[in-house]
Amino acid sequence: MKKGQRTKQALLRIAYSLFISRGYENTSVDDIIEEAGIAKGTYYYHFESKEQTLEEVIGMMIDQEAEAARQVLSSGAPVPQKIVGIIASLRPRQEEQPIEGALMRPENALMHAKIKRRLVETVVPLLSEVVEEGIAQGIFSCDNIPERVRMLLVISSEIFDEGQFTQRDVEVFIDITEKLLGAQPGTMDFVRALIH
Amino acid sequence: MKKGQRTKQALLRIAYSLFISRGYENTSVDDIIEEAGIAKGTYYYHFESKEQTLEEVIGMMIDQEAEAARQVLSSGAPVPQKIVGIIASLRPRQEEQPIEGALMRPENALMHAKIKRRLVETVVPLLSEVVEEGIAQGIFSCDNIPERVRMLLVISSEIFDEGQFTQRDVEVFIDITEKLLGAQPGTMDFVRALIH
Amino acid sequence: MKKGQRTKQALLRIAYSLFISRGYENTSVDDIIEEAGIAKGTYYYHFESKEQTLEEVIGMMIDQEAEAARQVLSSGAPVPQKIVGIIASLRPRQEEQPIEGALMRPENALMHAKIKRRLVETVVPLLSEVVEEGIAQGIFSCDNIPERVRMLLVISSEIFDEGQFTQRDVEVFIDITEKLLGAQPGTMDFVRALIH
Amino acid sequence: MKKGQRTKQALLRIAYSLFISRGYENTSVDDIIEEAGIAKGTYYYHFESKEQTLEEVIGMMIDQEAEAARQVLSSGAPVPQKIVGIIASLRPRQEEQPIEGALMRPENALMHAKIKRRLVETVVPLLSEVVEEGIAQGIFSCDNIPERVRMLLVISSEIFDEGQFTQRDVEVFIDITEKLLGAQPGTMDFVRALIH
DNA sequence: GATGAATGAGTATTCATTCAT
DNA sequence: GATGAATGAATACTCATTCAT
Repeated sequence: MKKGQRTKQALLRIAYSLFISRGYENTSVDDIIEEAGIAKGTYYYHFESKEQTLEEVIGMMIDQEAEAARQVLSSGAPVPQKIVGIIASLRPRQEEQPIEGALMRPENALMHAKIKRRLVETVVPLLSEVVEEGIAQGIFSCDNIPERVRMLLVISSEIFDEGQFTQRDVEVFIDITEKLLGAQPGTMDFVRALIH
Repeated sequence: MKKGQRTKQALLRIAYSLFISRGYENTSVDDIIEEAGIAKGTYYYHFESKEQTLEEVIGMMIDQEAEAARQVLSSGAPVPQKIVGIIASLRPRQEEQPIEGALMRPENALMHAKIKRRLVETVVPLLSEVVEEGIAQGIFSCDNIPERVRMLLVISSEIFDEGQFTQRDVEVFIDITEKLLGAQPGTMDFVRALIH
Repeated sequence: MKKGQRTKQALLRIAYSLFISRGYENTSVDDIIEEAGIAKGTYYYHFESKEQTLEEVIGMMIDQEAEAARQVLSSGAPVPQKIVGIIASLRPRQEEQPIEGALMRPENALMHAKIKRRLVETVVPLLSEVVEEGIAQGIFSCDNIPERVRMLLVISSEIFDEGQFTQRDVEVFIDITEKLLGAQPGTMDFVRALIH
Repeated sequence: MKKGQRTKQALLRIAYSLFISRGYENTSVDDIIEEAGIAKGTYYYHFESKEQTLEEVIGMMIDQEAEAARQVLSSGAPVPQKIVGIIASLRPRQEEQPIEGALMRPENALMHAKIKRRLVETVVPLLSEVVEEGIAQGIFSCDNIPERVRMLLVISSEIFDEGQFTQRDVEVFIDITEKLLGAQPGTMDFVRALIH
């Protein structure tokens, strides 16, 4: 990797971290360059605009999460575990996530909305593939797979993204997932064990 | 209603309409006062700050939608129809909604997130009440009612808010609603007729 | 005159003086507000943009010069004197002209070009009127009056604007003016006396 | 011509074309190097600064126009035709002039002013020579030749540079040229035929 | 109740220039 | 001869908010 590319990667990581912790709108270009220890001109040498920086940051996140999802996909895990594994992989990576649930704060609404949109686009095909696999194995039974998968993503996001969910939320998640995909009751029981 | 109150109501409506059409962040106080034909001072006579204006605008919307939901609640309609009626009532009112799906645009992410949060708080108890009514009538059968109702709202929002849904989306909505509430298959079939 | 108007007039005068002495492009808005002792916001309360400030400054100058020209026009002076008087009136006013010939410096090219264009538009009709008067009195004899008057203005500007003209320049000016307007030789001799 | 010189000539032509079409101030060094397909460093290898580039561009133009004027001068044409031929040669060369009258646009005021100044310096001696020739031949009769020639240039520029002149302008040009140089009426009549 | 002139910290972006490779 | 990453001072403009009248 060349020098310029390293600088840009570093910038992206710094921008990401600031956007998450302060919100995109509350992070100024000055904040980013100060944190990165570079000059204004260097920032604009690498990015067209602040908005384009956001797009690149989001692209980087999506790539990471899609990569993690693809690893789960190609693992030898049972289909239900793959489903849950992919959903679980869709959280910003640990070290870079300053505060749990930061993305859900109102000042991150814009970023969150953009990420969610692109995440759905990216992950629905992957998850659909796993569901097909489950149907082939006789574990699931349903039609309109992409639509159902999208609903599954939305529900998961609602329940787990903020990091504040109850045991009752988990019960509903298990029930709804089984019914959404046409699985036998109990298929998703293993989820309970994953959480505490 | 006194004159001052009328001015304030008008201001709220104008602010609402601008926030929706341009986004909260892209609407300046100058935009609002120009549209309203009042002076800067007058605006700050009525509102503490721009942010508080947003809160009041949202409060106004929530009140309207809750009122609409309550009317459905107290109507004599059958329980499944009430459920759908309440969900359908949760759309910004006609005249004031310049463009279908405007609230879903990225520049409205903040407003949308705030509205969604308060809407869930407000509507979950109402919908839960209807579900209880359905259970008492033997139409529904489920536990963890508020959690399920919240999922129902999230799903509905995802499917219908943008105004861009397919027949397959509707089928999934019907299926998931029946299963989420433990209703007999076919209970929600009437939804199909509502949408063309 | 109201307070706001006074502020704006003062701003215009300050902007004018800075534009002339440093050039439009080399005068920053910060320079203007510092010189005026007002806040950035106050500047933008009065002016849409820096460019519009320039337009207003030019408008103010043109108005002043046109007013001076009109006074000469309505004076009882003989027609040839009126012609020269109007041309002489088209110089920026003394107190406000920091340096003789400042407008001709390269950094003022933009401003100078804009002023010249508008000045020609404004003054050609006035001067044409005087020439018509001269024709009626049998002093001048020519056709295509506006075109000739425009040439007269261009020539005067070239000779006198920089403040660096020779006796030979004056001789050529006298000769060309007489011939351009179809006057008897000697009609413009009085010009020699005006200069030294 | 060596390679480096060729590169520099190409750069000058590109800079010229951009300066003319966008204005000097609105053309960035980035614009130039992008158009030329070279790196920043290469630009600064060839030019000291952007301003010096402008000076060289102007120098190149002046050289071209002076060369064209000199060719007319040494042609065997009759003196009045030489005069007009030289004036006509003072237009930016065809292929490089994107839009007729571009140099007259406000954003080109600086460049135009610089060119005009140097053009007058360069061309007045050449034209004066032709006028002397005309006097020797008894075609013209006047004193203060350089001053008169300068006026002739200014008038020509005013009338023809923008490319928007009327038949009346041409009549005034013919009349004034004859009188300025002390030529017999009709001497310049051939000009009419040159323009349509 | 209402006005509107004044505020000033904040913001993204531009751009000529440098220099190590 | 040529590159391109890095610089940083400069700049125009925004906008929520205040307050004397």
